[in-house]
Amino acid sequence: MLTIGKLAARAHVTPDTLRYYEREGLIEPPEKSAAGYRLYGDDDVVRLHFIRQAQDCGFTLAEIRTLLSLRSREAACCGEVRALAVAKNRQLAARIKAMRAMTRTLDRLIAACDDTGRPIDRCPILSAFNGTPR
Amino acid sequence: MLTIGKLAARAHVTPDTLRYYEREGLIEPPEKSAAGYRLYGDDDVVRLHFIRQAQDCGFTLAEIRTLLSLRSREAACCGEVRALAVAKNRQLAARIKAMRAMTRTLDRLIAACDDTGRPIDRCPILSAFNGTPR
DNA sequence: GTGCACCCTGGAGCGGGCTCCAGGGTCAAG
DNA sequence: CTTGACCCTGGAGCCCGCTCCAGGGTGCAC
Repeated sequence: MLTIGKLAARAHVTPDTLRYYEREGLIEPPEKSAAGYRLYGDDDVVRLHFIRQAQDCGFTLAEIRTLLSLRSREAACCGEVRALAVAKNRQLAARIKAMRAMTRTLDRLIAACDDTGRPIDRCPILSAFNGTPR
Repeated sequence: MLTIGKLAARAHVTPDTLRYYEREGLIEPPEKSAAGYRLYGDDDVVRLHFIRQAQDCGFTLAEIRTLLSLRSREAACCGEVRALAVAKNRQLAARIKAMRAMTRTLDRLIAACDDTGRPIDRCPILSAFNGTPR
């Protein structure tokens, strides 16, 4: 049996985060001691690890809640999980694409602005930002 | 002279956004009519275009405020702007790298989970999320 | 028996970029 | 002269994932 601080240390999060996850329905309210202390078991360590891994794949806490509910629903099938993963991957791809467009623009501007001593009113970067509205 | 609604339409934003920008110091409080209506000039259209372009390069409004202040400071030199662009580019690169790691992981999991009819307790994706804590 | 680290609850705050609301005033067309 | 579209201010709310706080109780070592 782990108190919240011990579990938090094991999961590399803070007790505040665990109480937050509980409020958000990501972890079950655990058994409590006579004094009202939360007492966790080893399966909670696993569950927190699951949450972390899913976060590392870009899932939001709301999405992770869905994944967790699928996991504990007998009738669920693997395809539902897969579909969520595919959707997330598409979302990530779109965001990466947008960010790559930004870096390409910046690369171009930085290259144009090689002479660092130029006065500000002739800075190619600032002129580009002012440039003609589409 | 443009009222806030006209300027907003021209800049493809809402009046609320313009008032927000004013509060945040991104645009100057404009001249006001007798009735207290904001009256903008053409330079405000340019300034808003600048803000939009900078946003499209990934700069936050706070950073854009800095860019704008550099732009209107005589003593500023082009190198300061360039440094901000380089820093932003590095930040973007780091974020892209993190997101690419996510998509690679998801690609792997999705590939492992080809049989969509599998019962949930043998889903390779969920097992991976449960998998051994590092 | 006292000090200190831990635990509890409830609620607020943050960053970022808006968005929306109430409760008013103003302007122009018909 | 009325209607409807616009404008004003101030402040609250939203999403997301925490983080921190006040004001209390508990557990254990010295």
